[in-house]
Amino acid sequence: MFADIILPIPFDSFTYLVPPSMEARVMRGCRVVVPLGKNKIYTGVVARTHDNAPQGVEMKSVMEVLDEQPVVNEQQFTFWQWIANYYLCPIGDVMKAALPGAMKPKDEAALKESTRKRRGSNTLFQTSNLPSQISNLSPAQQKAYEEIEHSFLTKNVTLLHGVTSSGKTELYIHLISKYLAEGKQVLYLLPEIALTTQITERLRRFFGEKMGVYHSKFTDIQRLEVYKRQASTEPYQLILGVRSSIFLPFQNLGLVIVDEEHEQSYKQQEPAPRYHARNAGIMLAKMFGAKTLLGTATPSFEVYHLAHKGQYGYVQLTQRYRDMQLPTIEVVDTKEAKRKKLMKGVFSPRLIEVMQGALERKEQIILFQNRRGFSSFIECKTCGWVPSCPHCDVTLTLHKKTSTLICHYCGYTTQIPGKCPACEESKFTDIGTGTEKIEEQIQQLFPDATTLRMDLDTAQTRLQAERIISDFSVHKADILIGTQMVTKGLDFDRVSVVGILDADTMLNLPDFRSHERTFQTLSQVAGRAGRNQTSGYVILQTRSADSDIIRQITQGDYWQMFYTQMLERQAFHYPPFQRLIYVYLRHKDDELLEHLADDMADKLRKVFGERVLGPDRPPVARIHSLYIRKIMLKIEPHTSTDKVRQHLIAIQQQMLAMPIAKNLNIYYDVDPL
DNA sequence: AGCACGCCGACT
DNA sequence: GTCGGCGTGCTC
Repeated sequence: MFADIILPIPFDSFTYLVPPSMEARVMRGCRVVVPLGKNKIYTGVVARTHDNAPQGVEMKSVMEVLDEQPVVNEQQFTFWQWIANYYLCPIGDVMKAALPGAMKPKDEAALKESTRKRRGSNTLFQTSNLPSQISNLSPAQQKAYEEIEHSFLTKNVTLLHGVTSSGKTELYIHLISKYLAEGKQVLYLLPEIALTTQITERLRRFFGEKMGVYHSKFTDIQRLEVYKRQASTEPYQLILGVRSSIFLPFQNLGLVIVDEEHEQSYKQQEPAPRYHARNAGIMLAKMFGAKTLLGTATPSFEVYHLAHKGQYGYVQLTQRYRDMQLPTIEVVDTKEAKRKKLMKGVFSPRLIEVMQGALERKEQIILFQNRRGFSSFIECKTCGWVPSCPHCDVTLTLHKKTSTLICHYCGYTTQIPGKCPACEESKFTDIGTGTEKIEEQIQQLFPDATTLRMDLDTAQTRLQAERIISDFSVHKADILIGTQMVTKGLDFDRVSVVGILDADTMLNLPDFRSHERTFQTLSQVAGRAGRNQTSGYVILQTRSADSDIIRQITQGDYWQMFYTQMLERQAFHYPPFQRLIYVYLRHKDDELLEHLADDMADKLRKVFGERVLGPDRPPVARIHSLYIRKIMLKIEPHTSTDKVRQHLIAIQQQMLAMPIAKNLNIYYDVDPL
């Protein structure tokens, strides 16, 4: 007997000989220990047993069977295969993402002794004394709830489009209760950053020990606990988890909730499988005949488009909780202010005035700067030399705290040089509107105000970030300066003013989604102002004050923004009108790579014709000493994914069969962000 | 992805 | 004269 084994390495499967003594125990879905290569040992999962000896390879034997019962069920296998096919990666990559690291036997020995430790997170929780009879929904919420139920009668997926603070979570809680009462399981997906203790505790109050939490920052052991529990006869009925929790075993899934559906972090970027947890979650639900609810205040175009076409259900929630006012957004034209030389650093006179007022009233302020404005670097004062990474085509980022320069792609770290290698002078200047600089300016403008900043230096770990958030929420500082980090579903009662320092850097990114994203981000940021009784005020600084997109943002006019952008998307054949697949080629020799990429693009054009664009050098054209080329493929949405995959794989094999392409690395990003 | 095998510099 | 750098090639 032979067994095809999936191993946690980027290949499909390997065939091993099953010793007669193990034949009864080597079952699909069980883990086995197998040798690989000269002297490596891996834990794999049995995908199939059969009696067709593969030709041309010398087989090795299964060493040990670890499970009496399968730990990967049929539904999971189907799901794994779907991910591998759709996202164009080997199934070994899927296994690596799907099974907690602790599924390896080495770690299993350590398992046993940590039984005490794990009780911290999931097993032990104080069933708090707070009331758990569910509060009533407001009339608006009740209406939306009924519409969702109604929509689920005919649609598998429904979009809940609810403005910030409209009480989506309340609604989810009611819906979850209903499914749990029917004996169904619920998967509640949240973006990494939004899965805070705030939301966990809130749900814990209602669902107590029926709920398991699955976070990527848990240890392998903790995640293994949840995994095992889900595979057991008494699984959690509700899982509150991040992206990777779609890989947990479910038995009778009835509902998948994807909160903040539009969040980019649902898409795994690196490493493979580059899956989208929202879309994969919809597929997972489909496999169970379950329903999916997508919640957001600012839908992604992909989802809104389908809802608009009627493929997804659509439910709106326009009323804010307790009739809170939406914050007023005031646009400040910095081009004008700059021309009149009225800007004090990044602050316009109007922003200063509004901040002053808030500080006098003892209210808090959030200043938002998008990520790009944050990364700072150094430059030689004399010749303009800028230190860059020796392995990647990027500028090194300055970390002042440690006086180091760090590459954000490969982690290369070096000290600030004593003298410039180009001109031997030793004076450097810091470039970039770093948060520190903003902080300095605040100290000059408002000497009595206290500040907190959230950036690469101050929030390197999750713990540090949470600390800043909690400090700010108890008013240990008047002003919080930060990136997107500060915007995610955090409720600060006393924030009355939000300052968006520069909307333009976001809008001008060379990316067809920049308007959609800016709208989403700035709406989120604006929503931080005036969460409680205080009314909110948002100052939006921009140099393009009279542009359509700025008007759409200030008026919160999602539909107009969507409509305008969709015309462009259609004209230029971008999603959601076309599906994108990026084909990446990597090689250490730039010249050879150029040649190979041209060759592959030609081969692709023979099949896909004008749908092939490139190859192009991506913005960061070298990472880890490997040069990169990107070929873009634009596919009509209704093309058979299977056909496309078969062509791509065939061409890839042709490429890799060429002797000169020995060290060529090819991989894909399907539905890239 | 790992991890061994293989051909060129600074150490006893 | 060796130990070891990481370049490249393979894994049923």
